[in-house]
Amino acid sequence: MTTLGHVLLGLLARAPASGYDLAQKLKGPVDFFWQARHSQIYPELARLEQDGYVVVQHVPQTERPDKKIYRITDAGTTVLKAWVIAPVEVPVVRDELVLKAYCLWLAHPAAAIELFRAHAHHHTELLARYQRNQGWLLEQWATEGRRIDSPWFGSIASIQRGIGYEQEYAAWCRWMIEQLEQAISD
Amino acid sequence: MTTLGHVLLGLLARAPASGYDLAQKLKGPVDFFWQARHSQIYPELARLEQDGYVVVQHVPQTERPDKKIYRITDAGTTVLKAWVIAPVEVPVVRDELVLKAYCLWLAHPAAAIELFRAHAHHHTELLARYQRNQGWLLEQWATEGRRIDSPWFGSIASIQRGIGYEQEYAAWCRWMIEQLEQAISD
DNA sequence: GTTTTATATGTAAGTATTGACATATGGTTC
DNA sequence: GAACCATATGTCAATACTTACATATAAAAC
Repeated sequence: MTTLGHVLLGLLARAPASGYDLAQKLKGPVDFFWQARHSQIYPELARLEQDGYVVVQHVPQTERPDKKIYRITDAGTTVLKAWVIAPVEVPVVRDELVLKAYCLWLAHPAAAIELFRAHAHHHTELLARYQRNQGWLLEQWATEGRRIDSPWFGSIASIQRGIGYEQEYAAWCRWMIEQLEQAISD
Repeated sequence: MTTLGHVLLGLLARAPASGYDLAQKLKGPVDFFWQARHSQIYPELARLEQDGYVVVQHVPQTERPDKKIYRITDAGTTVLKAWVIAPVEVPVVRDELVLKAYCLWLAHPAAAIELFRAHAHHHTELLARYQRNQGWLLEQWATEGRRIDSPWFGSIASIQRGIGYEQEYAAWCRWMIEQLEQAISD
């Protein structure tokens, strides 16, 4: 099973959904640390169905194109539960901006600074979005007595990482800008 | 040009090196945010040579297998300098551990906690390594009067990101462990 | 003496992901 | 009336990366 397969099972374990629904959730940074396009999602769903981890229900619609609702099966839940506690490798980080920072000694500081201003802005925006999301998630979780076996806890755990990540990334960008500004003024 | 091509040019802009040397630098987390295997590096070097961005010098050796030393050309330096200040997309983060955290509501806390202890350990170790490296790099940079056009600055900038990243990741793992411990004791 | 390790360079098959192509419905905007 | 957008599902080619295969030298470990 691919990681994307587990991503899809992880989402379907919370609620049934169509391929389109899943693609919407995975298309960008919402509350979650995985991204995928529909072109990868549809074939993966077909594989999950073949393997018996999900079942599909065809839903005809009149005002919109027909859709297919996917539901996780008992077999799917079993493999998902086993996978969650299985050891996992540390992900490889490949960040082109850090690579550019590594090569920054070749550039004019004034030309390079815009690069880091743009990324500082982006990560600050995303941080604010995650923080708003976190506030709402914490409220939802509280209504369920802050149980660790609630899906809300999973969302909070991942958004917590998103907040830390964006905070740190934005701080690094600001540090880079400082260094560059100092070099420009000298 | 691929990103790996720029990685290799970025390294060769500092000093000539063989494919093996480059593979050593890129094989794991040393001072840098890019990883690649020799199986990807050798073909990429051949492409860079074809494009005229590097030249190769065959060096026969008696006590070891012969090697090929690659040097960046003026054309290579030109494209590298242009690339450094060019805008770049925000990298997509795909982290299986965060995904597991998202699905953690499906697992027994006692079974899941080992996962986060292992990763907390790993990121703490890597952080210490980066911090030792940083101390040495800062000394080297100081001897050159902390010039921003020194390669040392590039190394420091990337290690700075590595330190922030590992610090934050380790902190998140510890937060996850806390949550899980609390759930176990309840 | 045999195995292992470091040096040194490659190829080939398979997987993961992206970007483009492809089609169809119905509502909204211009 | 035409163009565009959201919904909805798919395929295909290309790229990026990993894993395994493949070979050769010489020193060091056992």
